[in-house]
Amino acid sequence: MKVTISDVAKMAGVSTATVSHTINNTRYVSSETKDKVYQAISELGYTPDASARSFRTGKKKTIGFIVPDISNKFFATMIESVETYLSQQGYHLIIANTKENEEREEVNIRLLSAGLVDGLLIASTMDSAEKFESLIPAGFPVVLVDRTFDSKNFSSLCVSNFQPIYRSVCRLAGKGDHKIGIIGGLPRLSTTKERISAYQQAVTDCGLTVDDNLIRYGNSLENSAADCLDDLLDQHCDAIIATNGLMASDTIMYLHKKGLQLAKDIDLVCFVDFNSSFFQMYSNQIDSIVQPVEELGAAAGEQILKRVEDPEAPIFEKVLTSAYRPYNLPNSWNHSDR
Amino acid sequence: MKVTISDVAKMAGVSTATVSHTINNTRYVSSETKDKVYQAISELGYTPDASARSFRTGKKKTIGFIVPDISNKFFATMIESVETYLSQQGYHLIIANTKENEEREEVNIRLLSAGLVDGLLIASTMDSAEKFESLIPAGFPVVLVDRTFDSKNFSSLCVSNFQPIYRSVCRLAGKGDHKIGIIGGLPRLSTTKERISAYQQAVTDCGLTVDDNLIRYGNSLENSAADCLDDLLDQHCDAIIATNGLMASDTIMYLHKKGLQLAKDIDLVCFVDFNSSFFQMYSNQIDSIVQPVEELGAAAGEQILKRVEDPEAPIFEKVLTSAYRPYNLPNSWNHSDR
DNA sequence: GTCAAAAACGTTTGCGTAAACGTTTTGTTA
DNA sequence: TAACAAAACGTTTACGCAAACGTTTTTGAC
Repeated sequence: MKVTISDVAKMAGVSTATVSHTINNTRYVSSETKDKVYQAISELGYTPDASARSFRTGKKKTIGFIVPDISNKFFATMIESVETYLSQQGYHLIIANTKENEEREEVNIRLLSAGLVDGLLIASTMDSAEKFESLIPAGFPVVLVDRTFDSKNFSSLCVSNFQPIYRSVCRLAGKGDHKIGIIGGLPRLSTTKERISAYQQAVTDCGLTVDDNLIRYGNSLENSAADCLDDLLDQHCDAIIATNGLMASDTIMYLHKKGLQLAKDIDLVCFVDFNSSFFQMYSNQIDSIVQPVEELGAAAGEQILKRVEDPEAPIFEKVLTSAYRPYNLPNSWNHSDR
Repeated sequence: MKVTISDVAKMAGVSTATVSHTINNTRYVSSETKDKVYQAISELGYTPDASARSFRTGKKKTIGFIVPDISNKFFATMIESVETYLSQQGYHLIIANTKENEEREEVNIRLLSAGLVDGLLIASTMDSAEKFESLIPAGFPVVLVDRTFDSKNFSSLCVSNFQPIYRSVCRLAGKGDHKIGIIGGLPRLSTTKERISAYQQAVTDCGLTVDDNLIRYGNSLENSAADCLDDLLDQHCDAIIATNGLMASDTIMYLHKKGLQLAKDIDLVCFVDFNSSFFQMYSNQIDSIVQPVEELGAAAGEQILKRVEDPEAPIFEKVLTSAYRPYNLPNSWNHSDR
């Protein structure tokens, strides 16, 4: 039989209220009584029932994280840092994996917001902000991470996509590259849009011409990195920018296969996975853009808990800065520059 | 205000029981009544309260997964396949990351088993089976994944560690390698023990001598792959076996840096991450061992749900087989041989 | 010794749901 | 048209806990 709070109360010779208050430190209990209660608790092996507790209080001590792709190192690392932060604060983390599928995201938002979690962290794969917003119950704590929407109706934590791309284009142009290709992610995502527009603006500003044939969108589903690269190499690119870790590693592999030497036959700029030995291996042949995933995760955890505690808190937006690490430069550049 | 089942009942002109039965298909309800109920539900925007429901039924429709390292691709992929299976069955997944820390594992087992989840999937980092067992409440559904204990008191799903290592040692010995080094993971883990003992037995069986100087244990915390490799190269190894994805990629990087050519200066056998383009790049220079992570995850999900439904079910154990892919062999080998 | 305030604890209720148990309605057969 | 089964729904309770509300006991100031 399950041990309940009243079993404990009976054994300790006190009321259930006293047991509850003892456990939760919600009102004064004399230390003798506390001792009796704890004694009874350990003797009976009592553990408060989490369901009953959250039923009563309305708090689940759980945050949901809706992620587009768990096996992507970027999100895996982020999950790790979110979980680290939340568990320190006594919260749990529920993961939902949408696989960049809008329906899956919809289903998961519905399920999780229906009393399963206190708040939701979402890296949305949705195209339409309106659709997205219609799914979120009024007043439900939500923080957008990595990806955001134009209509700023939710708190968000993102990474600056503009600056590193802009700078790398300028650097490539400065080195004499004229045909700079870029591989973006899913076109509907805010991250992709920002990256592409940074690219376009930089290309213009550097006196080159924007050529749509040099812009390709890759993803693991339909349009692989190899497909994009086939196109880009047809255009005789002298530089390529790969805007996420998956595309980047596939690009390196592909260029290897084609027998092209990095930094010699072709310049490469990569969004690089945090702490990945694969990319470390190429750090002296490619320009790396390292996103501050761990900071992002911790900040996201912090923000969602703030909103859970005060759902009426003002909308918070923060854009973290990526580290831009061109190869072949003095170390001071590589490390201090963010 | 929150919409409850009785609001729906009132609006539909039926009892709460009928609403409940309609939602849950737990007894016959005429289709006209059903229509009225669904009508009221959508009009009010009613969603059943998950806390109240799980409080009432005792079921949380949630499984916990205690993982030693989320950002390790092996576990990230496994989380993905577990989540895929569970979400198909209407279950959610809570992740706890122990970072190979026994105390963190203990805390998480306690928290999660106290009414937060219906069952627990655990890739334990614990040394002592007794300690581990003492943490699991009697009758609580648990399935061990990837790592197991000698005392077979829990269902488990593992990957055969013996066979691929044994075969690769034999292959290396057959090629004429005499000094075969191996880098294991944390010595306390069952996986490490199995891998090392497979290595030792194969070395003996192939007529070589077991030399403890050729056995090193690496991990991301204290003893890096580089440390292990420094030792092994001092011993003039002509082959190295890296027994997990992290060690393997670090090893490749390290050997590169040292200017050693794979398959020429030194033979390399790697436990390789599923679908990793990094390892694909080396598939013609290293012998690969690919663990069936996705199968493992799905099977783990299946088993834990079986136990949740019937906690008295007999203990189930399964060992999945890794794909062993020596390089330089006809394609038929590479794909069909598992 | 009186009295008020503070300290220390008890009684009771209600959260939203599922299901046990019970009732009414409908249809069918003799 | 009684008799009864089956169909279709309603009433009520209990789950375990936290907290609102209430009571008793202790303390110490006069």
